[in-house]
Amino acid sequence: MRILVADDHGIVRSGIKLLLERQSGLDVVAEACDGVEAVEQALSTRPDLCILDVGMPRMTGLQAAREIRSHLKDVHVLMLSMHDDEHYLFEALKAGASGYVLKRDADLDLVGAVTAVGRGEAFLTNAAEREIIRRWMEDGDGGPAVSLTPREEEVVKLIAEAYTNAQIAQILHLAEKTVESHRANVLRKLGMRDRVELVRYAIRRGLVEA
Amino acid sequence: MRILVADDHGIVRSGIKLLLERQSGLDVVAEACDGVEAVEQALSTRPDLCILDVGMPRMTGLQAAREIRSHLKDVHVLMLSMHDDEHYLFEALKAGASGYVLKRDADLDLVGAVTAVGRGEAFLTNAAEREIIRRWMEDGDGGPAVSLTPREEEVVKLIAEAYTNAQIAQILHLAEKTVESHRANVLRKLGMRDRVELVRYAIRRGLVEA
DNA sequence: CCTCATATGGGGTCTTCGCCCGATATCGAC
DNA sequence: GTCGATATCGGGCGAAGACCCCATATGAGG
Repeated sequence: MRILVADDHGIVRSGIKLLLERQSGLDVVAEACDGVEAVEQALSTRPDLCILDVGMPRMTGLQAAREIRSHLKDVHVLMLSMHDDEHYLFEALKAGASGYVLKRDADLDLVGAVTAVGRGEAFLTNAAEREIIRRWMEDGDGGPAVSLTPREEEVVKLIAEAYTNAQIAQILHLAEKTVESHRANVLRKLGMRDRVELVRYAIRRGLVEA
Repeated sequence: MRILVADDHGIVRSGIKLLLERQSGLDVVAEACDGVEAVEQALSTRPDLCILDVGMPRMTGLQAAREIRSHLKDVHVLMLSMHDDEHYLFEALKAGASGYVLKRDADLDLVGAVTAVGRGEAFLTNAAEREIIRRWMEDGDGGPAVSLTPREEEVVKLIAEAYTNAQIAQILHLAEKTVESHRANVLRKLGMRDRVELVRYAIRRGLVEA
């Protein structure tokens, strides 16, 4: 199988390359250190499989996947992610990826994922994610990212700005209980446990700055 | 040379390992996927060199470097960073690292860095950084803002990772009361009021990621 | 010696969180 | 039009966690 590897970290490219080339039948025929290069390389070398990092400069792996798949229908894409975040999982599948592997687990999963995707199967990092996928497919609404209501976002933002529930209630002219309700709903939606996790979520989402 | 590799991404560990072991005389004798494990492994296996990622869960590479260097004076530390950020460079050197390599360049630089550090030389990713270093050494003004003790930093990091005081106490083998003390001291030093503010501080300082 | 980092307590209050419950209002689907 | 889902709003209660002010003790280092 002829493979393209794209990641902005040289060490990761080398690691993947060495890992794959220990298997016979797997050949890394092109490397790229960002999405733009990945697309160029893919069009010129016509690999069977593209392994793309989600987070690359200039053009992300997601954008690159869309671009590549739109030109080369028979190319498989395996997405690599640093994040445990399933957000990118959905994005990756929408972008046409057949597989999704976390870098954390990549040393164990990668060869399996590559051969699975090579056989035309889908590969996801673990069973839990398959489950998420299944539910997502059933819904079909295409809402991968849990969406918060405007009110909920307001509350999250204020929480991340270190206001107490009481202060938030004052600011938004609500009962403290209502604020607690919104917070509880958000925690449930996002599968989080406390305000600390919410802060990091809010920063990630750009609701507040660090 | 006996080497310890610590990084939370399996693929990076594998890459480094494969890369180094192509050279004769370089042996990866231990791996760790976070700072706590790195310290434990370092103390038990006594490697000649520790290659530490700056951004790891539970305990960062910086904290681990301090910890390791305080116990094992003759161990060299080579710091790996994802960020182009020179902020961590200074922190790394203060923590006792002899070398600093960006993951982006790691496939090219790593072996050179390892042998350089093994010879007792310092290795920095590029000349520009040497220059920065020189100026930094000249300035020597030391602490610009409030500085936290190593212990306090550990606690802050864990708080920002959404651990409860009780969990932090377990992880660091302390009484919950002690954790509370450290947290309270940090809050006083920084003029903050609760953990939510600490999270943003920790993210700003690069102790954790959002 | 005195300071500072570290570690540990006792006492207490306040906030947060989980889980139960209810009420409107809107909106899209049947 | 009716039904169900969802958003918004409100409440009580209890447990757990976070936070505050106090004090103590050891050990390293200037």
